[in-house]
Amino acid sequence: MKNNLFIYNTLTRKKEEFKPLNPKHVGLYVCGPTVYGDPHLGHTRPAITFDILFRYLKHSDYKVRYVRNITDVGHLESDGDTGEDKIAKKARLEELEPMEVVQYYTDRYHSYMDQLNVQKPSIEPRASGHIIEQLQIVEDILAKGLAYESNGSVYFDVEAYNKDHHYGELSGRNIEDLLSTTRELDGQSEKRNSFDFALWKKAAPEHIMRWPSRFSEGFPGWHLECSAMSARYLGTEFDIHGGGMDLLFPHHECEIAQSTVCNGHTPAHYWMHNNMITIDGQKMGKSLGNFITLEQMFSGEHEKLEQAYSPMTVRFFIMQAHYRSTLDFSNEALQASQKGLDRLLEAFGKLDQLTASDASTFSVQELKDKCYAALDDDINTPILIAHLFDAVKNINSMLAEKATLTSSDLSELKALMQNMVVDILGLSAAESNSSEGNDELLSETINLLLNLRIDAKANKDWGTADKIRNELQALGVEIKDTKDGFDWSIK
RNA sequence: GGUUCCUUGGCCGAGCGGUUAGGCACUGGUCUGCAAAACCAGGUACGGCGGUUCGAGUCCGCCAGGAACCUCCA
Repeated sequence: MKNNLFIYNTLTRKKEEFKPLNPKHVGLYVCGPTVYGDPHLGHTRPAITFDILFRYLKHSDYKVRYVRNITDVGHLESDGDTGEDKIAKKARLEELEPMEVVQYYTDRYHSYMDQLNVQKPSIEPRASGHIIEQLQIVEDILAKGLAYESNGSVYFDVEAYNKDHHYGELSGRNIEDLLSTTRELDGQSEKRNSFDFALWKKAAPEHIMRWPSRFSEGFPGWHLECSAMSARYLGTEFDIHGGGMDLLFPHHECEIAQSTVCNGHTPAHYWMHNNMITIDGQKMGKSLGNFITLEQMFSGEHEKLEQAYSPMTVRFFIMQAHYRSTLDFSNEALQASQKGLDRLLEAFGKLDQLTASDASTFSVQELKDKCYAALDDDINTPILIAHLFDAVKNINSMLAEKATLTSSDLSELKALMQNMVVDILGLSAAESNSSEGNDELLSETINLLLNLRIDAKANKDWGTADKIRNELQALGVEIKDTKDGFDWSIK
């Protein structure tokens, strides 16, 4: 299947037609989490955004290699490059081996991603497993004269790089701005310029995570891992690089500078950045401490949460906004998403009950074209969802015998809904309503009661009929009367 | 301070110069024993002030308010 995908490229600030380097293959690299804390709502944004891209590319018959890293080394605590490694700090506090912390939070991250129905990337490399590759890049940049050694650490020489290249091309900055706006921080005496960034850092005595190198016992600079791992698994030139907008500068800018020195060109053709999730109008983030973890979202145990929200509700909530817009958290918005999702999945589940007619009263082809057009337009999931609600309306109209489809149109509709709802958006009915665990006995019991209610209704015994309905509802069984009987589900 | 971006109906959220976005909530109707669900119908929004244009949430300028990045952050 051919698509006509356009994606917004941060590099050019325009929507561009997506043309992969190799006609049938796509290389996709996305910055993954730093595993020193529990995943929160903010982490779902890139995970879900690029999950949909991944799914859509595969749906379009590309062979996709999706690489999403785990950062388990090298992130420094505040105060520029003088702080201590985040993971090492956490480890000391909890008296754990650093890798124990990494393992724990990596497992947690995976578990929550599974619940959100985020597909696993093709490769999930760890920074700590690629120290050699990172050191090779350090050597390469040093050899090309664009880095310097200082007191056992190695720094990238931004000023020298900027003579032949534009440091800031991705984030729209220039070196003069950076000079005038960078603050004076302590411990920067090792650097020639405040905007230089570390390629290798000598480890302080208390620093636990360290590796030997010819410069010092130390650890790689943060920006290096993505350059090293993307090159290793996708090549020095690949299609798409994604991540959160907050990584645009300096992280991705530095990545570009490093890779450009080593390979002579930018690593990725398309740079995609998802926007932030906000809470009370402010970015939800670790440093601000205003985040809600996924554990809290799913359990409802947080002061800002009026109730628990299922993973599918969270997923749907994320998709109802375009990935490049901020999305504000609120209970009202989540509750609206939950209801909308229920309605969508309810209709989806009823597709099998539809029967064909001689004629079609609405155009499935048109619906299909609109759905693909929405996806092709920079993965516009809110528009896609709007079209899916048109489908919901049509499905319900058919159930009410107010609309019809020919048998070929009907199978088209079923295929389309399967493709869009399940394959691409990754929504699953099983996750949404907890109808699991309603075993045979329970089902038969409820059926028995509802059949008794039918009898009561036939006898115009409204008291008994309403009692059965109300008490079942109080127990969480949702009852819908239909033309030829009843329909129920467990809430 | 520098750079970039945002401000849409009760709420959330699309929109990229000219036709109803959509969801949730609300109101009326149909259906129902009554409900629920579903269907039909309804409200006509675009921060303020100018400008460009036959025509502007949509382009330009100014003003007001808010945010992100400039330090780790998805």
